[in-house]
Formats: sequence, C-alpha cells, structure tokens
Amino acid sequence: MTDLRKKQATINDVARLAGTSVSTVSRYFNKPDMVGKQIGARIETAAKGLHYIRNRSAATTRGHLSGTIGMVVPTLENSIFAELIEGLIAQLRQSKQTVLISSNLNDAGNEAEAVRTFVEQGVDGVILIGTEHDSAVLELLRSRQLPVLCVWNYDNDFYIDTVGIDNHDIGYEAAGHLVALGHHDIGCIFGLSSTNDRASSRKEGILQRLAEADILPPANWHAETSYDLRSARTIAHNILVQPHRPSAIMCGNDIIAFATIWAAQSLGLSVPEDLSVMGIGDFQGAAEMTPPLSTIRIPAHTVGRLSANRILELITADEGQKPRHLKVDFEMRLRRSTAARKAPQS
Amino acid sequence: MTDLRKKQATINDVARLAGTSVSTVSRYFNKPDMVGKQIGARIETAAKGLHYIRNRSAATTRGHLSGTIGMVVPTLENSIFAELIEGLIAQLRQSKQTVLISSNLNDAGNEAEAVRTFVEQGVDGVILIGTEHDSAVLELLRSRQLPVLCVWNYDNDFYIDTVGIDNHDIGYEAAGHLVALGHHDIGCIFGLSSTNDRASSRKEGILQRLAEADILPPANWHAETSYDLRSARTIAHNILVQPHRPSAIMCGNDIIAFATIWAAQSLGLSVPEDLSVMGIGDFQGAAEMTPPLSTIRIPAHTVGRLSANRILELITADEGQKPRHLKVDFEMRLRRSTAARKAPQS
DNA sequence: TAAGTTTTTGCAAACGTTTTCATAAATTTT
DNA sequence: AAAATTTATGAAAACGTTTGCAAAAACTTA
Repeated sequence: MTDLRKKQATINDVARLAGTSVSTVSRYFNKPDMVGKQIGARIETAAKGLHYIRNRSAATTRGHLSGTIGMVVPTLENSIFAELIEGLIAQLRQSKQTVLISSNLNDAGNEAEAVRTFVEQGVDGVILIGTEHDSAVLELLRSRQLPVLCVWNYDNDFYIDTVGIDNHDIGYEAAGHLVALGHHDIGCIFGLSSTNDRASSRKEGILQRLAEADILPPANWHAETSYDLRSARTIAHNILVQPHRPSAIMCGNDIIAFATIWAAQSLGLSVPEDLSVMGIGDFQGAAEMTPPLSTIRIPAHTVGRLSANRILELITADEGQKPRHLKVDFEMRLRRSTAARKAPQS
Repeated sequence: MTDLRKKQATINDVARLAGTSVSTVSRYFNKPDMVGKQIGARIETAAKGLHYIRNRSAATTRGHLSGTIGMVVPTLENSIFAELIEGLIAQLRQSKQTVLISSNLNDAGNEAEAVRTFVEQGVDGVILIGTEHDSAVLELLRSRQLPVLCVWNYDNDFYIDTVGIDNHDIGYEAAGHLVALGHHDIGCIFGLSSTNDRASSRKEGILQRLAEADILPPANWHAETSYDLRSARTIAHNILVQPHRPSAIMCGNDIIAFATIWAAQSLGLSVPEDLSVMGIGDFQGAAEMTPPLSTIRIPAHTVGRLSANRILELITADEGQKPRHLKVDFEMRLRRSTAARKAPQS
C-alpha cells in the first residue's frame, strides 16, 4: 500500500531543463504552434531526455478532457460486438483516445454501475449498445451533460444520437429472400425480443414481410431463444423433429443460424436440399462453413468507425444540438444455405 | 470546445451541506470506519442529495491509485480473448476497478503506443497477452515501476509474472490423443509460429509427441496459417486434396480445426469416418457443431479471473518480489470429430 | 476526578497540470 | 522612428482530491 513508486519526471523538470517556464512547456504540448521555434526544440529534447510522459489526470483535474471514451456492451462473447469494438478502437486511436470497456456480462442490471464508474473516471463520452437502457443510466448521463451515443440500432426517432442499422429493414429483407425462393412453410427462431430491442425490431420486420406474403407461421414453428449456441440448437432441433417440418427457417441472427444448420445436419437433413437456413449478421465463420451461410452482412467494423467519429463530434460540439442519426447500410450475402423450394412433397 | 459543462457537486459541497470538513468527507469515502457514526450518516445523505460522484482524476493527482487496469490484446476477434476479458472484467468489477482495453489490431507494432497511452492515463497496472513483447514496452513499464502481468501463457522461467496455460503440454496431450487412436498418417496445421510464442510452444509439444511415436509428418502434410478462417480453410483444403492424404489432422487451435472440418465436408469427406480432426481451445461452437469437435478446453474465463486477482496483488504488494507463475489446468474434451484409425485402406 | 489513551475531526499543504492575465518582445503600420 | 498591433513568454491561481499534523473530543484507567 505504501506508495514508494519513484518520482517520474514532471512538466516542471522539463521546464527547468529546457530553461523555460511550465506554461510554455504545457502550451508546447497542447498547441505547439503557439510557442517559438527554438524554445520548442529545447523542450522537445528535454522531454525526450527525461522520458517525460504527461500526466493526464492532472490535466483533467484542471478541466481538460480526459481522452477516454467509455463503452458498455451486453457481452463480448459475440463476435459482432468484438468487430464493432475493433473498428472503434482503430478509429479512436488516430485521435489519441483510449477506450474504457465494460461488459454487462449479459445482465442489463450491471449497466448503471458500469456507467457510474465511467463518470468517476472522467470519461469524455459514453457509447452504449442499443436504445433500451435503464432510465437511471440515461438520467445520470444527462445531468452530467456527458455526450452519449447509442450504437448498433439506427432509430430515427430516438432522442439520443444513434448510429447503426435498421433492424426492421434487415428482418424484412432477410425474410423476403426466403419468400422470393418460393418458400411458404417458413419457421422462425428469434432472439429474446423482450430484453432486446434489436431482436424485437427484427422480429417485426420478418413477421411483416411474411404477412405480406400471406404466411403466418404456426405456433410450433416459431420460437425465441437467447443468443447462445446450446439453447438455440435445442430449439432448432425441436422444430425439425416434428412430423411436418418447415422447408426453410429464418433465424434472428447467425448464432441461431449456425445452431440450426448443425441441428439439421445431425438429424441427417442436408442444407439446403432439405432445409433452407437464412441468418442475419455475417458473423465469423458464416462464409467458411459448409454450407456457407446465406445471411445479411452487418458491417460492424464500419459502425465502430463511424461511432468513433460521431462521439468525437459530440464531445467537441456545443451541447443542446438536435440528435442526429446515421444509418449504416447492410448487404445481402446470399450463399449456399438457401435454395428454391422443391416441388411440394406429397 | 468551450467547456461550458455545468459544475457538478464536489466534495466541498458535500462537506458544507453535511456541516463538516472536506477531510472528513474524503475519509468517509475511503476508510469509512475512521469517521463517527452520526457524521457519517449526515455525509451519506448530503452526498445522495447532491448526486455527488467523486472525481478520481483529482485523487490520482494526489498520488492515489486510479482504479484502472490497462490490457492490450492482439485482437478481439477471437472468442477466446473475449472470454478471457469477460472473466477479467467480472472479477475486477468486484474490486471497483475498470479495464482500459486496447487491441493491437493484429499488428504487434501497435503495442508500444497503446501502453504509452495507458501510462498517460495513469493505469495502476498493465496486462499483456503472451510473453513476447517489444523491449521498449517492457522497459517503459519497468522504468515506471508499473506492475505487469503476462497472461495466457504459463512460463515458469519468465522474469515477469505469468498466469496461463502450458502450451507445450497442451500440444503434447492433444497430439497424444490422435496417436492413441492409432493414427500414423497425421497432418498438422499450426498457427504462425514466428510471430506468436503460444503457437510455437504448441508446435513443439505436438511435434515432440509425434516424434516419440516415430511419426514425422511429411512436408506436404504440415503448414502454418494465420488465425483466420479463410486462409486456414484454404490450407486445409490443399492438404486434403492430395492423392495420399492423412487420416487425421492436428490443428493449432479451434479456428483452424473448424476450417479443416469445413474443408473436409465440402470435399465430401466425412469427419471422423474419413478424417479425424483435433483442435485446441474449445472455442464457441466447438461443442455444438456437427460433428462436435474434439479439442482441449482452455478455461479462458478462469484465466481472466485469476489474472484479475494477481494484478491486484501486484499493485498492492511491495515491489521487487520474485515473479510468480500460475499454471491453469486444461481439460481434454473428446467429442465426435476424432475416431480410431480404420484398418489400413489398400 | 485527574491523568493518560485513543479516537475523531479540521486545517492547510500538496499533487501535476492548464489557463488567465499581464508583460515583454517582435513585427507591422503610419 | 514612433505608434500600433501582434506574438511569445512567465507568474500565479485554479482544478478536486488526499493526507500529515495538530487540536479536540471521547473514552480508560488509576
């Protein structure tokens, strides 16, 4: 506990060695063009020689920005969020910003505490996934006037800035693909719509498209599952094992689609001959598996990069702006797991 | 840029409202039992009423710990690191610590800058993956006397603390399984051993076990690949397409194993009847795929939790201790992708 | 109850920066 | 060359905490 860490060079030491004042040194690091050429050079060498690294905490105390962005994700064990974060980090790094990450560990109740810790740490802004959050969280952020960005879901009506994709559209288009292939007996496995606004918009989009084609999947052909392979696989298995089974299954995301394909294969069904499977997300492995999965590519990396830019804007902008919403396009990736319906078997 | 953020309640406000001094308030938050019962209660309500959140930057300035740990990973897009981080976050949260995360984005050259930024931010300790790092990184950390922990690889001889698994052992055991099943024609696909100490220890372990069984895989049956599905799949494909192919393939990790199974399936080979595939890692999906993958479970979550505990110890410990090394056990997960060698086909 | 302990409290200095303001130096304009 | 303007510099205050020290208050012990 005794803090015996040896003293490191401070701005004072640099100033002394360079034969100038601390103010000048500080300015040199923050707005280099405000200080003279030669004195700047002297500061530069002094700093190098002393291995000086500035102490951002001290600067933050004085009201300066901390250079950190806090981000809370529901879970890291989802390759799509990982990709999103990589995009974010890559972009933020260019502006010398660091990312504080917290995971809800799949329990949304953890979010409030995570955000509070971020505030303690003095983050300059906060990024959250999705638009559904505890009111305490949003209230805290508002009262601190901290810039917030909700990413992943695009929602044009939301009172906080969003950047992401339109999950309703995605669901609509994905289901449309199955319909276009002539399928009528379509099963659906959604993510848990109650706890997850992404899942519920997709569900709506899917159902709407099916309804437009006069398809109303019977109750025993649709179900919801949490986003983990094990339970998704069980649920898919239960649907496929029924005497009369669908000719195609629309899955709420690729995790579910993987599980569905595997369940089918283990029952000796082949995809897509016996069953078409459509996913959403284009997760890692979708293109490489056998058969390659038809899905919708959500460019998570791009969402991350754009989010980085936007949060930076929000941080430097005057407050009280109207929220802006950035819609990121998705792309169909039609591969081999879907095929036209075979002539009705009877 | 004009920083018009409204002033938030400070410790002074709390003290004034509670009718006491700032020192007492500060003490109340840091060592509550040093302050009287009633005054404590008054502080509590005052803080609540003002929505006070303490400013850690200010505390850090005064020499206090920042409550942050910095961690650099090679990439987040590997479910095993994600799992590790989740374990770390889960455990650290209990000690009110936050995690700063940076990703090298698969370029080890980024590490130095990431670590430097962590130092600027005033992290209390740093966690790195593996034991191979730029000397500048290690030197910086040493000169700042910042606690460091290298995780993922256990290495009893390393001069920095490690917690992780013994990759040599793992390779040895995994290969042993294939040998025990009677396989002799064994192909190997390793991770890039030049850039990655984990991959190279595994390679050694595997090769050693094979050598003990008098197996020396011919050059056209072994290869190295980066850890991405696409190139791994191509490499597996190239091995399997040869006129004389191995009866089993030992893979450097599960990503490679997935790719190998998929390559086999797309060639019409069935696993394990025509080819046994052994992985390492037990990544997400290994248990659920068809066929379920035989692999070795690396308890990443546990590694994360233990790392959290260890770095906390290092932070509060007197410096200059001998490094300690924690070996985390692994477990065979023998599933359906491996089977005994069929009677020699001829 | 007086003397001795222990516990609780407050004052003020310190932490390493940034920034306002004033001054000095350099440049431009007249 | 004087006046006016611009630019570069330094002194000192400020940021919100923690903490060493001393004083005050509360207990013990004799």
